[in-house]
Amino acid sequence: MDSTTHPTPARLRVLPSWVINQAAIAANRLTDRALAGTSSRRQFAMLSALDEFGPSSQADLGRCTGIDRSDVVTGVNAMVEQGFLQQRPDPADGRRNIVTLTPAGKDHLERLSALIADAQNELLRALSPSESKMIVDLLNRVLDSG
Amino acid sequence: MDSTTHPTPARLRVLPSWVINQAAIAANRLTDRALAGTSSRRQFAMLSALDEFGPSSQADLGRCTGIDRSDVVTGVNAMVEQGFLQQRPDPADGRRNIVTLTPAGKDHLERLSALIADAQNELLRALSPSESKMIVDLLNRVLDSG
DNA sequence: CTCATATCAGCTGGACTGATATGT
DNA sequence: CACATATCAGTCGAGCTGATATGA
Repeated sequence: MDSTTHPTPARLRVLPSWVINQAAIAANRLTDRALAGTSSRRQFAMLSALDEFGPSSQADLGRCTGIDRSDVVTGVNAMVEQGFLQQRPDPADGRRNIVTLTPAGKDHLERLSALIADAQNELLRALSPSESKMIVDLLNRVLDSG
Repeated sequence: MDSTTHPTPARLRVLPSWVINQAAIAANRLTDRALAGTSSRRQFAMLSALDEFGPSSQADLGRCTGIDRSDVVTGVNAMVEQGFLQQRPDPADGRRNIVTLTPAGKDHLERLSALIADAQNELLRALSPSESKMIVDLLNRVLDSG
């Protein structure tokens, strides 16, 4: 192998799972840097879900964001402590902890969204807007089929 | 939120980094299950690279597969012990460990390729072949730009 | 001296599992 | 009884960093 260049093997370049995984590593690296010191990707996902769907049980929050039930607990607790979320038991179902987005949480979400937007532009700078959209659409179909 | 359904929030569904990350989780889960008990994704990547480019230093192996230098060591050692790889110092450059694919390693790679192929089909079953190719092409362009 | 290579030790967040308690 | 929820404890691989030794 040429020691000055280091191309990715063609076999891996055509292997969807590998390419997707490598892209995720790059994407996560960018978003983690963009969010550094403010929050985590998972907290952003939970804030987004609560903003869109309103108060929710922690189990539903986990399902719609794809975050494990166990990790939802940690994230919610952290954000409750920061004042971004409020927690109260569901009067109709005592098992459930209803989680609500506070105004401070909403503000925080807006700040995070701006930071993340920059990372997206950097990640996809080689693609046209329609190509970016196509990636997202195709991958969403993959996710829906799973 | 409806407790019987749990749709993905729209904000996340249009966020490339999130969609890519979720797809990677799904893809890795499938490939890990397909390879369970035989090998790891990273070992497959290293075998593929060696098969395609021939003997290589461990540093180059890491670069072309995107695997960290430190993790290449562990993977190579494991596969040497299994008889899939051979290690010898580069006579031209004493710093380098030239890694070579053995016949047993080549056989192993073929077995893994078959297992992985099934996982790919399952992952991409919602897409046409041309759509699958398009995802791979677009993501490769993203990776090349980074 | 510099630079690259190979190795080792260890950190860290993320995905996940199992067990438990509680409520429906 | 089963089932779902919330929580806790802990496992495990992956990505990464820093230090070290060695050779070019």
